[in-house]
Amino acid sequence: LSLFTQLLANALVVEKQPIMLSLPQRPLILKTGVCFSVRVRFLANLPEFKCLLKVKPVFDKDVEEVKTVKWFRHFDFNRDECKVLDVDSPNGDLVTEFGYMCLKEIKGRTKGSIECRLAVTEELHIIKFVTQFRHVGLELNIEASTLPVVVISATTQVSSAWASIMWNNMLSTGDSRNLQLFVDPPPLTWEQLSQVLSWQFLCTGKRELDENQLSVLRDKIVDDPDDLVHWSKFSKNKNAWLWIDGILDLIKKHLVDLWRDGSIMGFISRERTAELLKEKRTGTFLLRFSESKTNGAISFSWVDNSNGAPFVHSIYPYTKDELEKTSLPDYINTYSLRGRKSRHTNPLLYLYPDIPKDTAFGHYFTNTAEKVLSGDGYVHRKRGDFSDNPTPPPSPPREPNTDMDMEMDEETKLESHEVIQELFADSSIFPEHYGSWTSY
Amino acid sequence: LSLFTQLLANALVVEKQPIMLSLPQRPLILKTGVCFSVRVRFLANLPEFKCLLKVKPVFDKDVEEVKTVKWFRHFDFNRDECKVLDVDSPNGDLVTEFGYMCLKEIKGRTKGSIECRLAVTEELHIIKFVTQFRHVGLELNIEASTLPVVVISATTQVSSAWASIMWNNMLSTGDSRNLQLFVDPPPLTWEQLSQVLSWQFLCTGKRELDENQLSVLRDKIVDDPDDLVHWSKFSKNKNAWLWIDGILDLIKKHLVDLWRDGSIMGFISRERTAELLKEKRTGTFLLRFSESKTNGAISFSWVDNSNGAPFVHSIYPYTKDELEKTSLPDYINTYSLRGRKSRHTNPLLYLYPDIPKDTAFGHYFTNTAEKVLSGDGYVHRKRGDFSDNPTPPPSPPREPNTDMDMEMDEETKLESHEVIQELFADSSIFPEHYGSWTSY
DNA sequence: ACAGTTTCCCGTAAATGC
DNA sequence: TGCATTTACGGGAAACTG
Repeated sequence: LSLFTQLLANALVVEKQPIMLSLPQRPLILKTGVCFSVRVRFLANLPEFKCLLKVKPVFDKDVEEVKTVKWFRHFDFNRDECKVLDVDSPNGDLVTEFGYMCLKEIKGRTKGSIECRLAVTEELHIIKFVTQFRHVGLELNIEASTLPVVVISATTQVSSAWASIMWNNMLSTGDSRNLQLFVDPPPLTWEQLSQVLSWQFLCTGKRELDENQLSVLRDKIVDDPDDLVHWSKFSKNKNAWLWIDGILDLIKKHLVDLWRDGSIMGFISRERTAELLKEKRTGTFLLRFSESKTNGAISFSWVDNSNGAPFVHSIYPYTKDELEKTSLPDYINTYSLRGRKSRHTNPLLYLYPDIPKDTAFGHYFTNTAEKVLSGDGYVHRKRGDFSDNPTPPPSPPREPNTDMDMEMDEETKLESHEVIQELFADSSIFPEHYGSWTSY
Repeated sequence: LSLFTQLLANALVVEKQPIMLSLPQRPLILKTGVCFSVRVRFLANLPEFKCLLKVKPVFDKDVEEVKTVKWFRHFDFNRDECKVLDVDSPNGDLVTEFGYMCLKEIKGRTKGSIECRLAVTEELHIIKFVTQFRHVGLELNIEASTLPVVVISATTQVSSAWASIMWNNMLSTGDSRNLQLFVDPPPLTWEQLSQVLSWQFLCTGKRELDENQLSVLRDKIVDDPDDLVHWSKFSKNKNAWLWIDGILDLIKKHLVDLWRDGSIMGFISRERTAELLKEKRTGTFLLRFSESKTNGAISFSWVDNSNGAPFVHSIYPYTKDELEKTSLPDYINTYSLRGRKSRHTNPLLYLYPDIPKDTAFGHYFTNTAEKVLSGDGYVHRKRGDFSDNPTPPPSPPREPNTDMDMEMDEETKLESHEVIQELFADSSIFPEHYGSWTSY
């Protein structure tokens, strides 16, 4: 009998499947007021109990930790109706689906002092599903529990919540579930963490992190001789994870193709960027993530040898909403430097180390083949960011053959009867000239 | 006594003041599930009744029309608590404020056939505030009513709802309130409507519509010999109001300054645009609203005489979200045509009739004075839309002095040792050439 | 005053109803 | 099926709250 009891107690299995939640790869984060759904299956094949087992969801049922740590928030379901296990056609299992589960906070938690309180994204909770099994005088309480979940109230908390989920997953061995994990969170080895980080990039961008990229991240995150990473270093504001997750989101929304292709070096310091590019010919460029913008931004850096010594420039980083309408390949394709007499030249020629731009990005360009006139008679426009030529003025004696500006100088004789206004390299530098031009 | 009753019955006055509603100029539209607030004041100065008069809000109380027209939706308040009139310090009036009123629909209306049913934004409702006045054996029911309101469930309905509010306001004379107005809506004269439309632009953009603009709108809206405008013509999908309101929203969000300055001709047909511009010198341009985009978009048109005959071009219109990050003046300032050898020229010189671009827009430009390097070492970028030169190839014998292309031809000898890639006028036209360039 | 957290609500997308 | 209307909820900002 005792064995049978044990069997049944483990027989109820919970599958979590948040249909309504738009974060399918992040199923362990629940937002108050937003629907999620849970499928519950009875593992023992007992079809004769069809519609006899009533399952009830309970939030944080019997959770010792939550009772002890008084400042944990309390939640309940908006509509908690019980459901009856029914036979699922393909396998004949007893199954039910809670399709519209929704959490609300029950206010009035005991307020702990701020120091001893965890962040809400560090609170781990569970949902249990309980049912009562009755048969020939036997009466058993059966229950199943979800994995730990983090409950948030706004989407801005998703990133922190996911950090908790990852940390918890890496530390939980077998079925030991410590909902107070973050009261005193154990550190991870860089070995463990780097694998998980790489896995995030594989899931989001279909490509793992390479040695060099991991090495850059390691330098940012590990400051411990034993190769350990501490939770506070990894998770707290302004620290590693928020920055990395911003980049993951940037990749997910705008750079999946380029990341998968391996066209994005991404994690590389400014200094190293300059070192690499200075060895290469003019027009070689690479893509790297901004380290200052914490919400995901990407920049391109290129080298220019035309003034004798190599000079490396980096474009002001592109953020998510700038990539919303124009893709990074198109920005690369149409970027230009404005020189004398409004001649525009694109300084980006070879993706590091030496891949012609068109080979690397050609089939992502959308700007090239468009017609000048759209069907409705409007002149079509292309977006092209430009900068005034940032190459510093050559103070050492110039080498005429490699100096682009010199060549241009030779043709800079303005035609006095030109009727279309020229765009000057920098109108604020030549106010008089500019003014006399427009005043006709 | 009868007179006294009458007096008291009119003594309760309702002021509507939707603090929580983000449409301060549109107070007569209520959205389900969104808070609004109402101040109720007792006009008779009877401070001795302080805290004795309990006011209760009732939705569509005693509304004969709503009872008759069975398919009107029913609503109720989410939390309808009564409030007690208290003395307001400055005037000593009896006042109360319902600060968190919120509507929800009561489902289960009688379904009318689609033909006889009004759109939800044509349903007019009222909210009444009732109180019982008791004094020396006298017992009076006093009530006050709001103006008709339209109840919507999504912000996409605001535009249509506002059309109803305007139409109703223009037709309601005195205190006759016909909640069934749109069952058979009377027409308006163009005289009436044009005043209201002009007023909308004054409220939104600080400038009324001028004669020419009104005349264009009139041609679009009035198709009746008697100068009458019919509701269906004005309000129904794809018709006048939705288009105009999209433009009002465009002005509110991005063009208040330019509209107030009178720099936007706006309402002018394509044909008339061409007529006006063809009389002017090359580089004259004007701003007009797109007639095809129904969500508010603006285009600039310019004239080019450089090929002999004047030719008028119009840029593909800019929509609200394109103006989000870059303002129209900046688009105008940096727009360019790409000619041979990647020389860019800005075809926009004079705002019609002859105002130099800088005079009209100069102090709205943000792009000009920016430094090349931003503080953090990044190269700053400017946004500049461009088009490949849309001027048609001159088939009649050219006049050399006015042909810009000819001038450029003279300098189009490519230097074989140039290291920076040229942007060609249209790479898809010269695929071979382009390819050999990039492959080095 | 302030930082962490929640609420509010627009605007879009999806679901629903007729 | 298509259209009108409502619901869902991400995202940004304001409001809340210790």
